[in-house]
Amino acid sequence: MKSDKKISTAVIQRLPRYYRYLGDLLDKDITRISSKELATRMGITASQIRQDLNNFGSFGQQGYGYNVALLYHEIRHILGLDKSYAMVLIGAGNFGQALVNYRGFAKRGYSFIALFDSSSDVIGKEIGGMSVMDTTLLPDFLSQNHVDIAVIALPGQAVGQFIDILAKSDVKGVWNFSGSDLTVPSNLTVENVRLADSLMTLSYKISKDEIIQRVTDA
Amino acid sequence: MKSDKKISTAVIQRLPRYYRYLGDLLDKDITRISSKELATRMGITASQIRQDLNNFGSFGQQGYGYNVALLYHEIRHILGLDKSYAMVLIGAGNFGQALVNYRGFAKRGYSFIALFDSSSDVIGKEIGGMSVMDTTLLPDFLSQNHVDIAVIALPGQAVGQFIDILAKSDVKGVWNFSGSDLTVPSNLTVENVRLADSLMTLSYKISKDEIIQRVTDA
DNA sequence: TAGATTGTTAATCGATTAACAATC
DNA sequence: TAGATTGTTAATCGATTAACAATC
Repeated sequence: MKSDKKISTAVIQRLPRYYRYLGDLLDKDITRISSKELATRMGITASQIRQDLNNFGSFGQQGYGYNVALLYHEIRHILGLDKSYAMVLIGAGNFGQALVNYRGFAKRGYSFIALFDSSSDVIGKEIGGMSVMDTTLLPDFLSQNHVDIAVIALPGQAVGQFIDILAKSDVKGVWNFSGSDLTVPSNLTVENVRLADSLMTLSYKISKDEIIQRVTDA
Repeated sequence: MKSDKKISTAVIQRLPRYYRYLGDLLDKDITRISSKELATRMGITASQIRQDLNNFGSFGQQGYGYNVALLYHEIRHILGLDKSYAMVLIGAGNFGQALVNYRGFAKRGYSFIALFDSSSDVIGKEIGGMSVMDTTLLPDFLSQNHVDIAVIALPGQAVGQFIDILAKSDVKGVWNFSGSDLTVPSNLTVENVRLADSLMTLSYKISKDEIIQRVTDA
């Protein structure tokens, strides 16, 4: 890491995309790539790529470009993907179950080690080889097991109580699927996934397009 | 709508959040709100709220502020939420099934009218009162039914073929859950949901926090 | 060496914030 | 009217793009 200067969220959010493209290049046995060529493939500017990467270090070589494997592993490291993460699921409804059953996360080092729900409908149910536990057991579980990330897949409202419990444990990250805004103490980091917002953004764009089309047609 | 000037994505992505907060205010029977008060609640600046809204019109009143119900309905309209949308699901795995079973979307006017999958494991299965159809039936279905949005919940790769089919129909929007970047013709609009990217962003922040903590501890 | 391409500084562009006249 | 708060213009800040010297 270059220095302690704050990296903007814009940059951070582009890192997974670089990582994905570099992974694809690796799969195609492409060993070197210039910022210009990568920029073309990604539909961004070469300047942006070089600026983004130089937040973290100098990974290229003048006159040559970047070594794909090297850069891939650097970004992998920057993103913290060379570690593994233990996760618990809070809210084992349809959505939570889908997350547990999705193999892609485990492949990247994220593994669910326990599932919790408050509803007797799902407590005791087997999902992904685990039995769903009562949320009343969560504090005990967290005190006896190391957990890095809590995945909250509850529909809205009653999320606050769990934040209190998590804040008292060694959980560091919360992946929040409950549409509401979570305020968390400073020892927790939240990443929000707002599916409803995303869908509304899509309908905005669709409605807008229709208007433009109408104007263009006229 | 004020004029045809391009609205930045930054603004568009804040609209659902305004909508959510205004909905909460309505539920609490709060009838008026100033940009300052709303800004405090949302943790942003009053200037930003006023600038954002003025992209679309003048909805407030000097010395008074904004009428909550009025502004709520204006944003609802801007987002296109006063219309209803017919959706089809392509990829009825765990994840797709969870989306179909989630009641929140229907509540906002988004309804699945058909489900498709290529795997004989799920074709014919009943989900949310619908029977999953073979994807080979998709072109016919689209030519005989009006569909606004296609929700793609396939794991990666084989998405391209469906884009071709959708582009030939009257589908306008694609809500894309397949981690890969979709290139679509101009008559389609894509909204990408990249869950894996979101999780990687979270682990970046967690790893970063640990480093800071270490530095602070020292 | 000559050509290519980086790392980095400088210029531009756009988005956010501040300020304030207009006005309810 | 006096106070409050908008709509909007101007100032600031930050992010993106362009340019180029350094160097492989």
